[in-house]
Amino acid sequence: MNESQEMYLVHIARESEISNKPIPLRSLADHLNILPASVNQMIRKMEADGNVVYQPYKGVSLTKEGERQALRIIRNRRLWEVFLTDHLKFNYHQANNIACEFEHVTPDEVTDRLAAFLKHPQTTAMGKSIPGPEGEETVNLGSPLNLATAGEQVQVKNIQSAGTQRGFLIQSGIAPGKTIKVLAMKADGVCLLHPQDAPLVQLDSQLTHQIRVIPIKENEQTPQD
Amino acid sequence: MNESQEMYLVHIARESEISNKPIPLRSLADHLNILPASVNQMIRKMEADGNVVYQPYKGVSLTKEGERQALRIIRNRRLWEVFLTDHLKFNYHQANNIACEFEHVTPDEVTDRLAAFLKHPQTTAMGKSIPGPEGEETVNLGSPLNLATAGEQVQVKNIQSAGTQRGFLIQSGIAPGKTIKVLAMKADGVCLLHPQDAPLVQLDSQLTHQIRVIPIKENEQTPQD
DNA sequence: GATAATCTTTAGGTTGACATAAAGATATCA
DNA sequence: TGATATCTTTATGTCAACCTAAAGATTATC
Repeated sequence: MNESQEMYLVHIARESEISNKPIPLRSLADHLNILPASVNQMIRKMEADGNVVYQPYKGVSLTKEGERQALRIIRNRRLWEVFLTDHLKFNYHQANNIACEFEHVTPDEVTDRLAAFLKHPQTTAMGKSIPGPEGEETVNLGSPLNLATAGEQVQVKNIQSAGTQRGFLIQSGIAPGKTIKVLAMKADGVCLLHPQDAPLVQLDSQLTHQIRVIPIKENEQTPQD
Repeated sequence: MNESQEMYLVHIARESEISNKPIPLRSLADHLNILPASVNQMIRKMEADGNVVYQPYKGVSLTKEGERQALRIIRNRRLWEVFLTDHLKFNYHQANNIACEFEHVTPDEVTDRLAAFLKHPQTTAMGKSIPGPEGEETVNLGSPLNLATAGEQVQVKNIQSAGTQRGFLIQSGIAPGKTIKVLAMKADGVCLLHPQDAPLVQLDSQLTHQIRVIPIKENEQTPQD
């Protein structure tokens, strides 16, 4: 496995975190700044290696082994992000870019010791989950808010934005732990929300996608912790 | 500049630290596990880029610019070595191997912040000098013991070996700060020494090359610090 | 100072990741 | 359903770093 293929794997894994459907090659091409024709070739190789399955004209998804590999790399990337933000004082965006490079040259042994040095964090500064050494999810991050349906009540688990966006959301009563009622949800993700202790708010789909929630039952009380 | 060329530069710089003469292409080929024919090609490119000068059949040396680049990379490598040994508890040899990979993907900004995080160390665990941000030497490491002449008295500045070798030398009275009289020195580096407070000792050239010393005047007292 | 042994260079070949352009498949919409 | 727009694939080309093999220099030895 080489650096290129690792980037393909990670992108597929990250997209799969959200959509759960096969990822179209176009998505890979756009993200990696490569032409679809080149992606096609590479995907054939990766399929031959047993890391992905490809349904022509549909998209790619990870095999068990491919997912294992991807989680290993994502774990490494996110641990570096924690180091870079917490100890070297980079902002989240910079940390992410730098970690993208490191992940391809970091042996597993370094990843594990880095995890220990960082006291085994479970999420990055942006609230992204850090898988364990065997790829297991260590926290339940919930699902993107855009998948919720009108009438549903949800609890915010994570806000995967930084800076101004994050600040705005938290001021608007959309913060980790808070309960929100979904009043309306359009198919594209634009929605109308009623936060627990704050006025109604409309969100664009861009924001909606970055909020992770778990559904709660209507008659359940919000835990006071 | 890419990863390959960086490896070439670093090797030339490290060899130049010792010999000061143009480095034969064979030395690069051996060290990088590449055939001389390939090294030749690459050196032509690097010469075109202005990083080295090559005298055919003689060897390569660094230009001012090439040296600046090389020191930048070496600084980065050695800072990572410090992080890996001091914080992630790798031994020196492992740290060196890992740092070799990191050095090619670390932006200068990361290097500088890493230096700050590590409290601006001046040498690695093996006593190798860490250049400053502009490539300047921050400590006087002295010169290899094999360059000393019989009759000379020298002070040990650094021992660039690890583990058993280092332990043996220190037990034998050859430790940083100690004064040693050079009783005999063969052209190949094999020598006979009289450490300050210990019995005579013979050293093979391999060891002699890894001991860095500065000459002291006969009538000067060893400083007591 | 000639000849052998060794090192260096040149010329052409391989591989991996990408690009371009044209051919093939699918989706959209009247 | 048919025409068109869009996406996907195939075939071929480029580039960088390396290799192999053979030709060309240099150094060592007698």
